[in-house]
Amino acid sequence: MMSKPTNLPNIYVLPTRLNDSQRADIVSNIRSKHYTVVESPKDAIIFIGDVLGSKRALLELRFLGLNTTDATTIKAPAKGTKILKVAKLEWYAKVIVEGIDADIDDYIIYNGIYPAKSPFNNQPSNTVTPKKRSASPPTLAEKQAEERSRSESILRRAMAATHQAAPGTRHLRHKGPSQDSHPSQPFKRPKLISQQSTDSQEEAERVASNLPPLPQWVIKKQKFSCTRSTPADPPNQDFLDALFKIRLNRILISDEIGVRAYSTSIASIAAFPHKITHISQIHALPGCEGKIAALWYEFTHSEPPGRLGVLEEIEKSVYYKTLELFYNIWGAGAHSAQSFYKQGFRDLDDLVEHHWKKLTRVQQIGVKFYDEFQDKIPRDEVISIRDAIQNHARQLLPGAETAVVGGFRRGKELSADVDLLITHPRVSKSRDVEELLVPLVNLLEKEGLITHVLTIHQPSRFVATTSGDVWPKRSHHNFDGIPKVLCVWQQPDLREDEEGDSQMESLDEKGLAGKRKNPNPHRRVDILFPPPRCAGSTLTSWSGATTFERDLRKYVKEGKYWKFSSEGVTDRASGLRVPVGKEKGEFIGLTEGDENNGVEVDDNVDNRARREDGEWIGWDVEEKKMFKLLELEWREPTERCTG
DNA sequence: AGCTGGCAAACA
DNA sequence: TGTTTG
DNA sequence: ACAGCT
Repeated sequence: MMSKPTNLPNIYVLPTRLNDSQRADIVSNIRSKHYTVVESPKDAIIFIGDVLGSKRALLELRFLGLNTTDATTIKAPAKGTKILKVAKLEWYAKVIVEGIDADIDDYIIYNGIYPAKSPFNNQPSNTVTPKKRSASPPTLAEKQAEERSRSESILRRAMAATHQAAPGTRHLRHKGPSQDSHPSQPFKRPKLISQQSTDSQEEAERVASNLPPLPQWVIKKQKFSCTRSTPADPPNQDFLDALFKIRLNRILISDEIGVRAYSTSIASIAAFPHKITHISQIHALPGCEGKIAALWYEFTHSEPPGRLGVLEEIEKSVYYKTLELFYNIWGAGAHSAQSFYKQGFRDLDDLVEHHWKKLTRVQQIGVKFYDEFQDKIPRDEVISIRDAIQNHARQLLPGAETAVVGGFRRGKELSADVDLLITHPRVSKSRDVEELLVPLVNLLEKEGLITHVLTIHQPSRFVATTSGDVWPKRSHHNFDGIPKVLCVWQQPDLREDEEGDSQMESLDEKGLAGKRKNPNPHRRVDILFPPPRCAGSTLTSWSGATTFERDLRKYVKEGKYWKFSSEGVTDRASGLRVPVGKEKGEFIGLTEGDENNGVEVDDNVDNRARREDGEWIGWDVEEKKMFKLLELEWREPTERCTG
């Protein structure tokens, strides 16, 4: 029994990976079974195509000017909303070619809906109705977003068809000499900056000859940001700031591929040691191609310079502003931000009033301390927090050492949070370090320094050790992460008691007399507990900016077929741990020379060699061992600012 | 032209 | 399981 | 929808 053809809505066959005649065959075959196949994507509900996954499907629709979002990302798709479905070509093979009766729903890989018109218009009355807002912004913002992506896709096709020569998007705005694109032609990526004409080529050479020499990593197109120096204050900071904003926008709309692409470009430009004055310099950089070149051209040739059309769109959009607001809640990502927006919420008050019980525990904390978490932490406060934690840690584990990592270690004046490592120089203290986590958290909570525990990561404990081995053998399967706690911190209230009297009177709400409100801001603090053998790997893995760390892992994978992580290095082929120097020795933090000379680490912390800021020099020693093992030139943390 | 993109743990 | 975090 | 690799 065949399914009834009339059951299916209009079908459009996606041209993806099909040539014209293949596609025409498919269309006529489907029609021969009395299904309706339309030639305009706008008229279709079902799309059939050789498409791999939902992400790809979304983009294929976008190329056709259908700007949908994944319906499965929405909590309660309103009844009656138009849902575009993309089905695998396999459905065609089964049902049309083989004549097997199969439900098309089993072949759907993507359900797309248009971004909510206005959440207030199509919400049924049983859902919460947040307080009324000005009616215009959402629809307007949506329209802008949709219109932009539509015009972009038209623009792309126009460029592909006409081989536009002029650099920069402004010149590309008008369509080429009326050669309209062929609808069924597979999409071809346009050359944004194309070959120059003869006279401008001479011009280019003239300018190029006056440019500073390109650094080696550029000439060799070295793609790994961990093999080059990336300072915190790059010469092209202004252009980078623009790219950061575009990347944030890509994060907010969950365009993960775009995010990565911009991250590599950013890392490349951030490492370039000269002010970019010519577009050829962009093209020379690994990870930078036509798109970035076009942006740079627009950025430098705009009036006044430094403007980008895309950014001005983004910055005036209520939609993106709102997503950004929600995204900045600790514990909420892009997905949650979009979800909040779709439900009609527009600010934190909306969430508090209408969505509080639906927020996760950590999101509630994130909302509660929203403003305080946005505030940056000055270096002296970071050091003060470090000292407090270190002192408490040493009460429980004498001889413990700490190191501040993250942005602080890269030299930033202001930090978003505090990332702190705690270990012990004695390898025999491995267990004690890992088991310090819970007691230390308890102690700091008791002291009122940790006000909230966000999450506590306690990797699967030691398998009951039969041997007297210092650390247990773990296969790379249960080779778990470093124990850590992510928490909220508040510096103690050091005010004198007399000042308290006036405060007391205003604080009669809960009858908590005697407890003055601590005026110090709440801070995000992460404490990690690497066992001594992981000191170098954890330090390395928590000191670089994100792209530096990503490239480091890739570099190690490609160069050594090893796996690098904060827990150490493993050989991907054998699954065995690659030892860092003499890890079975009694002490870490000693140079080879020290060990040869029989030097030991003094149990008295006051006798240990320290850097100016009070950190034990053993940390750096361990990190250098790690770089050496990975055959990487060691770089100052301040040169790992890949953004 | 098509495929791939860093990674693992915790929570809901 | 998907989402978020470092 | 961006770039590198095969």
